[in-house]
Parts: sequence; structure tokens; C-alpha cells
Amino acid sequence: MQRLLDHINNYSSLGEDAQNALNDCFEKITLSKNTFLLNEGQVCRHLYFLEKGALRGFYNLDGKEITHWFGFENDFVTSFHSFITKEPAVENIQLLEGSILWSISKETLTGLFDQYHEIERLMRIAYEKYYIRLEERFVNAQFKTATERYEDLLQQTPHILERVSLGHIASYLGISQETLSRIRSKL
Amino acid sequence: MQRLLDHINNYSSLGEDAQNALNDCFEKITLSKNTFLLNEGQVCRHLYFLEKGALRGFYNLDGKEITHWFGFENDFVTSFHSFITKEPAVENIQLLEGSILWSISKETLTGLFDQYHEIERLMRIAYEKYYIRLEERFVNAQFKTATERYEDLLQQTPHILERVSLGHIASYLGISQETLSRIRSKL
DNA sequence: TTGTGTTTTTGATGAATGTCAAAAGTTGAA
DNA sequence: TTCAACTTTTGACATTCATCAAAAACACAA
Repeated sequence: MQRLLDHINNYSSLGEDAQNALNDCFEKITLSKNTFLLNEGQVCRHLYFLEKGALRGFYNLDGKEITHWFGFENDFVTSFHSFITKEPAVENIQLLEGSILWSISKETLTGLFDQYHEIERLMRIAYEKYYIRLEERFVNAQFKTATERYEDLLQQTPHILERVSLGHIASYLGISQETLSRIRSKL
Repeated sequence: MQRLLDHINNYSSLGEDAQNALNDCFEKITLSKNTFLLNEGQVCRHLYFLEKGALRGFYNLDGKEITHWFGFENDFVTSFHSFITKEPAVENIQLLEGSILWSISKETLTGLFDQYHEIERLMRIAYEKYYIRLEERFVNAQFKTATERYEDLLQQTPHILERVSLGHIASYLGISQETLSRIRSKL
């Protein structure tokens, strides 16, 4: 839990009351590798903080699994579309390693927003960060070649390569596994 | 201004005080076609609401202009990365039509957040909406073919086609103008 | 150490899309 | 109405990447 609070204080520092409230409202979850945190079709009612471990979000397209994001230590994780709209998720969230997570329900979080302006501020700032992170990925996806995307990954988030299989990374980069293998052999 | 307030109340309804504060803090701007609202290299210190008109965000890559987003009526517009981080923008924002905008500086907005919890909430909710909208575009960019992306555009935002030149739309879809022209001739 | 299941690489081929160049179409000012 | 500038389409060809199939490498339990 301290890790979550430390991480949050990087975003926007919280008063003691708010920190205590968060402490009371997050619930610890320990899950083993390959477990599903969410199955497609379910409404994702929780926001998670990943203290330790790794997971992926993926959906099924023409019988293939498309991994479109990964989560690692210090990431907030949810199926954002489902969490925000309360519609059933189109994606699955699956553990890639045994992990420790902290969970809070949407209702509880909304209650905290009402009580603590500073917690809502925190969330506003978190969305800002996640927004620009996504924007960068979007621009890369649409306007860079497969090789450039792989080189960017090497530079910016090399830890992903060490913890995730090539097949998952290929679909994360939006290319086939064979193409990724060939790109790697040429660098 | 009423249009801005009406739009905002769709997101999250505001008390009278907060509405009046917004009224006082937004400034009206009228700009003619082709004007630049922002040039790359500048820090984007303002958030804009587009009451009437159209504009595009684009950046230069290998001597080509890449249009990566459009703004139309009722859109909040800024160079998000620059606005959030205060770093120089990599993109330009240019008017596609004569437009009416409402502008607020980051400092003023931050002041409103401090004073009015409900305005910060509004922003949190706005980011949620913009986040899932971007997420959808990202998935389309990475995992759909050019033809599918064009068909989605036809279905979901056909108004774009009526107001923007093909060259801009092609780069928005991440394809060459020639390919877009061929896709259209085949449908 | 062996064997089995999984992941990664390699090869051959085809489809989708980009690039360059030129033609055709459109628009708006004089 | 005409002309010049700009936008869109068409054609020929090159490049990138996906797909399918098979081989190689790796992981790890028996």
C-alpha cells in the first residue's frame, strides 16, 4: 500500500485525511500467472493499481488475440472504456506474472471524489498523463513504420522486452510475429 | 458563450457561481480561415472551445504535413501534450474555416480548479471522454485496414468528409491521398 | 538426459499500400 | 467566361508487411 501512496504523491501530494481514506478504500489482491482479471463481456467496475507483476489487455479479432497494452509496476489498470461508460468490456485482462494489485470500485472512488477535492484532482492529473501517453502511442501507430516502432520500444520501454513474449509484443506493435523476428535479426 | 455553458452542462451540471466564473474567464476569439492558432515550437498555454468552425492539428514529417486530428463545433481544442507538460508543441493548429473560439489560459483554468471543485470535476470527466475517444482511434489505427478506417469514418463522422479536403483526410486516416482516392472509387 | 510443448526463426509468396508522374476535374478571381 | 491555382484521380512500379508452412531453438518436467 505504501507503494501506491508514494506513487500517488508523485502526481499530486495529498493531505493526511485523503491518504487515510485511500488506505481504507483500496483492497489488496494477489493473483497468479495467467489468471483473468477481466473477461470480455463483463463490465469492468474496478480500477486497479499494479504494485508488482505484469499483465496485458487483449481482445479477439478473427480468431487472433490482439494484445493492445501491457501493465507493469506502478500502473493504474482497468478497461477504461468499460470502467468509464459502464458498458461491457470488449477486452480481456490477463496476468502475465504472479502479481500484487490494489483494487477500488468505481462507486467507492466516486464517493472519494465527492469527499475529497484533492482525490478528484489526482484523478484529473492521472488522466492527463495517461492521455498524452496514449496520444504518443497513437501517433506512432499511425505514422511510423514497424521498424521505427520497434526501435522506439527498445529505447523507451526496453523492460517490456525482457518480460513479455515476442508474440505479444508483435501484436502490441501492430505487426506479425514473423515481421518482428525479421526486424530484430536485422538490427 | 451560452453554447459553451450548454455543452459543459452535458458533461456535469454546474452551480451558478461556477458558471459565472467560467463566463468571466473565457475570452472570445474570432479567426479567419488558414490562420494558425498555434505554431510548432511554441508552448500552448491555452485551452480553446470551438463554438463555430473547423480546424486541424498537424505536424511536419519528412517535409510532409501529417494531419492527425480535426476540431469542430463543441470540441475542446489544444495541443494537449504541450498544454499539459508546458513543453514546446510539436504540432501546428490551423483554422480550416473562419471560426469562433473561446479561450482560457492554463493559469486561469488552474485557478478555477482551486476555487471550484465542480470545475475540476468537469475537467476530469472531459478527460475521460477524450481518453476513450482517443483509445478507439488508436485501436482503429493499429489494427484495421485503410478501407475499414475509411468506412468507419463514413459511418461515424461523415460530417468530416463534407468539410475537409481529401488530402487532409488521407493523412488523418494514416494513408496516402492516392490510396484514399482508390478506396473511394471502389465503394 | 530425453522428450514434449512452446516460442522464435527462416523461406516463399501474395496482398496492401506507398511513391512518382501525369491527367482530369474543380474553384474562384479577374 | 477564361485562366491559374489547387484538388482529385489514374497509371506504373516499388516496397512493406502478412500469411502459410516448416525448421530451429528453447524451456522444463519426467
